[in-house]
Amino acid sequence: MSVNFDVNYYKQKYLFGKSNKELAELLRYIAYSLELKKQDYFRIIAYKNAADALESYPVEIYDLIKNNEDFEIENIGKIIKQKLIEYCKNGYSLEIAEILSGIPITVFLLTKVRSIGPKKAYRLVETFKLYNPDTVYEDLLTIAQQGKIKVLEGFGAKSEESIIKAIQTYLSFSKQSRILLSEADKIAGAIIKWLKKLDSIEKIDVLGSIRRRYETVGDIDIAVVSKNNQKIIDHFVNYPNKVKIENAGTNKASIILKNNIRVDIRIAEKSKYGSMLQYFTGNKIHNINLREHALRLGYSLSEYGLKDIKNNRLIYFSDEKDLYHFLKLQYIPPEIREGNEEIEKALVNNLPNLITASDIKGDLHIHSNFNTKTVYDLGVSSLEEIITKAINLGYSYIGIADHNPQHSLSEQEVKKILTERRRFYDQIIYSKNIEQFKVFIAIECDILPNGELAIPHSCIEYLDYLIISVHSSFEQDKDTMTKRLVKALEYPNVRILAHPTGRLINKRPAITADWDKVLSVCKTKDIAVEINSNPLRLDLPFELIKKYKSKGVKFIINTDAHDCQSMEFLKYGVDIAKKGWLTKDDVVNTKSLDKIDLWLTGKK
DNA sequence: GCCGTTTTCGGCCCGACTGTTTTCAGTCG
Repeated sequence: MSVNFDVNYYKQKYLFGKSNKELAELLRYIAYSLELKKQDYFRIIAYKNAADALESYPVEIYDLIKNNEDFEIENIGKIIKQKLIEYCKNGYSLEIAEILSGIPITVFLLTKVRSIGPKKAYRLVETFKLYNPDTVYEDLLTIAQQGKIKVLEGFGAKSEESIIKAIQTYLSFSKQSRILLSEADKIAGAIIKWLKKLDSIEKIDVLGSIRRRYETVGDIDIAVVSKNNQKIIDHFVNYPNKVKIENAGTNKASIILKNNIRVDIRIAEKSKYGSMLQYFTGNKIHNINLREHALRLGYSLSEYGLKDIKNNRLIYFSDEKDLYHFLKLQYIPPEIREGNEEIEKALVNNLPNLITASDIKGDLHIHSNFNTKTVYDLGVSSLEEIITKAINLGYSYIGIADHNPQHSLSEQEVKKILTERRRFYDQIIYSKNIEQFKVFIAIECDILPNGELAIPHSCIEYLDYLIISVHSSFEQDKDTMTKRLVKALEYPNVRILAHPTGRLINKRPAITADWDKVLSVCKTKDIAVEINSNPLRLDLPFELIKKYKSKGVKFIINTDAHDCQSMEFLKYGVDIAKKGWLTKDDVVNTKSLDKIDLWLTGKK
């Protein structure tokens, strides 16, 4: 007896949550099911497209549906939308159940394994009666290891071997999520250095999510132009940190590193390098949109170039910019190739002039090693060290924002700490004799669970400005959290709302709040919303940055550095700002010293 | 099933790789 699609079972074990990601997975299962039932090919594509669109949609539609709010997502039409609404509201959809009926759950689970698609999965499940969802991977692994797959028609020794490897990889991979962008940068940098040992490398670039500066990275792709392809491939697969060579052909190869990261290398001819860069930078939706745009102009886009459909002639691009220009588009920087509206805007020459790292004039959220008797970690660098670093980075100003003294201290004790700190710092600043450079003295203050600030009201005047942020009670419901944030923003001298969502990528989810409300208060009070550059935070996330830029909210890019070295992370904040379509004018710490002084303190 | 300033009907993105075949199916990016 097979375990057929049973909504209750799914709800309990596999689709308990209704995040966009999980709903997208459900849509993919529908597509697989239709494929197995030999339904109309384009109907299958429609479900796959809908899944892609939903996965990258920035707002959780379950929340919208719950609140009876409407939503419009490209490639999700009336029919799929209705199914999603029904499924989210009732936890059940008869139509979905009907489409999935007759296909054992284990078929869908096996499609998560590389090299196994719906058809192979179905054959394996039915042949070996793999109906237990809890053990399906281990069961198939055992069967493969017993040599029972290679004797099936259409399979052979090699496919059996690849299934064994793929399941083993899946089982270890599934325990690990995507790595942080900063980690991916390090790994990619080391591999590029290794490859550059060969003098036959003419060009080399990272592709994919690293090139788009996306916050996390699944696998690492590298593009190369070379005088000797075979030499490159041989050298690449000999990379010291690899544990396995996944495949190695004449133009591409893949290795797996010790930490389970997959690295792909692709070699292009110099004349087609631009097309390769474009094609493998993605993201998927951007590429689909671009391909459709090309088709409208009579060209078919591939990784090799544009094929003129009329005369079947392929046009090459060694430079990626030429490819976009040929398609009558402004060059679209990789950071904003996320399938939003970049192609429409590029078509009418209306892309924003994105901010760059050199636009930043100062970092206003740095922790020093002065002991403010806080409950959190102090910074490790002294003010002298921080100033030296800031000047090396070309800044005109910094803001020291140590954590607030612990809440239990008396008003007098807090005043004493703040006064001593200012006196101590003034001496250092005076002795440094730095002209044209200013140190602002601030505090990063906790927003208490009730929305009050963890610093006595009377102490606020001892500071140049106040940064506020949530460091506790992250689990509050949306309404409570919203009121908490709004109340805190009403305090005097608050200039920055730091790491607004509180998320730690791969570790802690974002808080839930009504950002429309919270950020409109920021806008009204001219409070800057921080883009925290710490690679583990990258908070505000870029989807929200883009949304609230259009509503006129102002941002500030800070590092929240607790040591000098970390002040260099600012570039990650700039990357995320670019992904949020920000220009210099959207970001307050691009202002000159005079203007930032006025903005922070209100004093001329 | 989705979508529309050529279309409410009739289109819908493309090619490589792998393995098992001997002309192709399945999978992937």
